[in-house]
Amino acid sequence: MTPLPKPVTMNTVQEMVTARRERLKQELREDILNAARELFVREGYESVSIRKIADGCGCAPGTIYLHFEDKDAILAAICMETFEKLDRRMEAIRNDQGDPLDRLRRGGRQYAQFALDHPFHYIVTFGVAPSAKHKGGDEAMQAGLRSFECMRDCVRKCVDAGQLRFDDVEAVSQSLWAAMHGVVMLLITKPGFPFIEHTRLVETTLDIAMEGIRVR
Amino acid sequence: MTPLPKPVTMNTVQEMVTARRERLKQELREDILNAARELFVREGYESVSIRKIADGCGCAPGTIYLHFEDKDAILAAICMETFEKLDRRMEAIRNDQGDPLDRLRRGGRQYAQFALDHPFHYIVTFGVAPSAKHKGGDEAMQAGLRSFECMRDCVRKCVDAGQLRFDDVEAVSQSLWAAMHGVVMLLITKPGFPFIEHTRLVETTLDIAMEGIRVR
Amino acid sequence: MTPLPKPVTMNTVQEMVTARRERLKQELREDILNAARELFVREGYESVSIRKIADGCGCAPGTIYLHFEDKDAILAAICMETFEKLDRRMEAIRNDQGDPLDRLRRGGRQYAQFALDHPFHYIVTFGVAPSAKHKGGDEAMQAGLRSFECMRDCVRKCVDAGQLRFDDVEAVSQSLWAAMHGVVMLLITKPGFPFIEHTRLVETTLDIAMEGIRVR
Amino acid sequence: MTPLPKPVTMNTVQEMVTARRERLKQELREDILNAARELFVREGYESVSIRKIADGCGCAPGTIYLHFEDKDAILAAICMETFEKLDRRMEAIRNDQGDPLDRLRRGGRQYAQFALDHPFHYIVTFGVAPSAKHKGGDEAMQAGLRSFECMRDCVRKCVDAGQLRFDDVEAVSQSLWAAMHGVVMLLITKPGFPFIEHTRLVETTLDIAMEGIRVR
DNA sequence: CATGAATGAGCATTCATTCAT
DNA sequence: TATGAATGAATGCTCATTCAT
Repeated sequence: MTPLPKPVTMNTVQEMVTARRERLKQELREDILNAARELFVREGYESVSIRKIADGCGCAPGTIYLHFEDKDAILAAICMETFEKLDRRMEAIRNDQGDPLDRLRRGGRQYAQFALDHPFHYIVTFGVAPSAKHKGGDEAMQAGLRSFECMRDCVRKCVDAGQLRFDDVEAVSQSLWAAMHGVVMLLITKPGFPFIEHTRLVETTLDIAMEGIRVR
Repeated sequence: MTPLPKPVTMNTVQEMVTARRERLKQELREDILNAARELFVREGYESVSIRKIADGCGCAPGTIYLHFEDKDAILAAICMETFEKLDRRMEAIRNDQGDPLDRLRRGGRQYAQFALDHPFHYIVTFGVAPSAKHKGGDEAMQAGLRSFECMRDCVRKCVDAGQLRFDDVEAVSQSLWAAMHGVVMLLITKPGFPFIEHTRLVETTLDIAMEGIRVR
Repeated sequence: MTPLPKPVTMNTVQEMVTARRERLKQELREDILNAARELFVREGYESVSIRKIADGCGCAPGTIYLHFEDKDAILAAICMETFEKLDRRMEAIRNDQGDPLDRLRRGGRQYAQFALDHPFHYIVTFGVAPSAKHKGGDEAMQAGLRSFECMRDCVRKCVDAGQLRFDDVEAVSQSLWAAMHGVVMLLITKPGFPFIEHTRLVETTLDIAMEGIRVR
Repeated sequence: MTPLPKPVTMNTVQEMVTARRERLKQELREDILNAARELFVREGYESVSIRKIADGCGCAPGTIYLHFEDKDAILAAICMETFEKLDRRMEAIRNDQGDPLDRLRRGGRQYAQFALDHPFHYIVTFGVAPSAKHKGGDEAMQAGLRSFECMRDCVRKCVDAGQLRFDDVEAVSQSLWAAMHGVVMLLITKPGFPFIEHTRLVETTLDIAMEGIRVR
C-alpha cells in the first residue's frame, strides 16, 4: 500500500487556503488605502472618519483595525507608499546620463510634478510642523528626505563639473529645494489665488533658479 | 471762585471706566488670538478646539464667543492682523527710492524677515490650506493680495527700467514670492533639519533669484 | 427765625424722585413682560432666551434679574396677569342676569374665546402636566381654577332652576369644562389640522353640549 | 446515508445569531422609546436632552444615534407607534355591526380608553404643540388622521341613517373628537384635580354628546 | 439702578476605538 | 477574519445666571 498522499494534498490545500487568505487580506488592505487616500485628498485628513473609510471600501469600521493600528497608521502607510514612488523617480534621474545642470533641472521639475500629483501627501509630509503628532510623520519624512539627497547629489555634480557660480553645495541645494517647495506649497495651499498656469509657474521658477546658479 | 470741575470729573470718570473696560476687552481679545495662533501652528487648525483655546488663554469656552463669532472668525482675525503688519512693511519699501532691482531685493528680504520674526502669524496665514469652507478666507485673501501687489509693483518697475530678462511681470512676481515663501516655510516648519544659518539661506535664495531674473 | 421748610421740601422732592423712580421701574417691568409675552407666543417658552427678551425690550440681560427672579418668574407673571383678565370676564357673567342656561352657554363661549385669544398662556397653564417644573404654574393654576368655579356656579344655578337632565353638578361641570378645553386645545396645538372655522367649531361644541344637558 | 445536516445547522446557527442580535437591537430601541416617551410627557419635548434619554434607558448618548437619526426622529417614532395602536382599535369598531349611533358611542369610549391606557403615548402624540419645525410631525399627523377618519365614518353613517340633528359631518366629528380629547387630556395632565371617577366622567361626557347630537 | 463681560454647565451630535459574537 | 453595536470622550456652540463696576 503506497502511503496516501493525503498529507501532501492537505499541505497543498492548506497552503492554497493560506495563500488565498493572505491575498484576500492584502486586497482589503489595498481597498482601505485606496478609499482613505481619495477621502484624505478630497476632504482633508481631519475631516475623514474611520466610518467614512469603512463605507468607502465596503467593510465594517472595526475591520479596519485588523489591518491598521489607527487612523495615523493609514496615513503613514499612504505616505510611505507614495514617497517610495518619489524616491524611485528621483533615483532614476540621479543615475541617468547627460549634462549635470540639465539633470538638476529635470530633478526639480520631477519633484514639483510629484508634489502636484500627490498634493495631500506632500503637504502632510513636508508642509506641516512636526510637533503635531502624526506618529508616522517622521518615518515618512525620512523617506522624503532621501529625495533631497538626490538633489544634493545633482548639485554636487554640477559643482564638480564647474558649472555653478557657487561652490557651497549645501547652500545651493537648500535654496533650490526651498524654491521648488515654495512653488508647490503655494499652488497646493492657495487654490483660490489667481496663479498663472501651474506648469508655467514651475518652469519659470526653474528657469530663474538655473539661470541664477549657473556660472556666467 | 472757580467752578467746581465736578461734572467734568464725573464725565472723565465715566469715560475712564468705559475706556478701561474696552482696554480689558481688547486685551482678552489679544490673549485669545495669541493662544489660538500658537495652537493652530502647533496642532493644525482642525485639531484645535475652542476649549483648548479657552484653556490656553485662561478663559471659559463661552467667553470666546463674546469676542469672535466662531472658530473661523478667529482664524480670519489672525490672518487680517498679519496682513496688516506685513502690508505696512511692504508699503514702506514700495514707496522708498533707489534702484528698482535693489528695492525688489530689499522687499524680498523684508518679507522673509517678517515671516521669521512672526513665524506663528506667518504659518497660520500663509501656510494653512483652506480646508472646508473657511468663511473669512476670502476676506483675508484680499488683504494678502495687497502685499503681493507691492511685490508685483516692484517687479513691474524693474521691467519698465529694462532690468529684467523677463517681461511677464506676473510670472516673475509669483516665482519670486514662491521662492521666498519656500525658504521661510522650510525654516519655520522643519526646525529639525540641518539648515545652514537662516540669514545666509535667505540671502543665497535672494541672490540666486536676483541673478536669475536680471538682464545680462 | 422760622424754621426752614427745607425738610418738607426735601421730603416732597424726595418723594417725587422716589415716585418717578418707581414709575420708571414699573415701566421697564412692563416692557420686559411685553417683550417676553410676544416672544413666548411666537417662538415657544423653551426657545426664548433671556438675551432675546433683553434685546426685545432694549435692556441688558442682567437688568432683567432686577425685576424677575428667573425666566420662570416672567412666565408666571404673564400667566397671573392674564388669568386675572379671564377671571374678570367669567365673574361678570356669573353676576349678570338672564336665563341660567344661556348664561352657562355664554360662559363657555367666553372661556373658549379667552383661550384662543391667549393661546400660549392657556397652554402653559392648562395644557401642561404639572410635574414639569414651572414654579409659578401652581399659582397660576389657582387663578385659572377660579374660572372653573364660575362655571360650576352657573351649572348649579341651572340645576336649581330645573333646567338640566342631570342633578350631579360636579359631573356636568367637569364634562362641560372638558368639552371646551378639548376644542381649544385641539385648535391651539394642532394648527396643521384642517379644522372648520374656529368660531363655528366652538359654537357647534357649545350647541351639542347645551342640547345634551338640558332637560327635555 | 442521509446527508449531514451540517450546512443546515450552520445556517440555522448563523440565522439564530443574527436574529438574536436583531432582537437585542429592537429591545434597546424600545427602551429608548419608553424612556423618551416618559420624559417628553414629564418635562416637555424641548426640555428633554438626548443625554437624559440615554440615562433613562441606561445607554450612552451616542448609542441613541445608532437607532434614531435625531431627537425629532424619536418623537416621530413614538407618534407613529401610537397611531398604529389606536388605528387598530378604531378600525375594529368601524367594521363591526350594530346601530350607528351606538357604534359611535363605542368608538368614543374606545378612544378615551386608549388614551387612559397609554397616557404617555397619547399626550406625546396628541397633546404637544409642534413647536419649531418638527420634521416627523406631518408623517405622524397623516397617521393620526386615519383614526379621525374612522370617527368621521361613524358620524357619516349616523347622518345617513337620519339619526342626528346635524347634517354637517365634519363639524360634528370634530366636536365629538374635541370633547373626548378634552376629557382625557384633563384626566391625564391634571392628576391633582378632584375629578369624579374617570370612567364616570368619560361616560357622562359621552352621554351629553350623544344626547346632544341625536335627532329628537 | 443698570450694565455687559464672564461663567460653567449644558446642548445635539460625531468620533476613534473596543469587543462580544 | 470580520462584524457592527456600543462606548465615552470630544466637538462647536448657547444658555441662564452672576457680579464687579
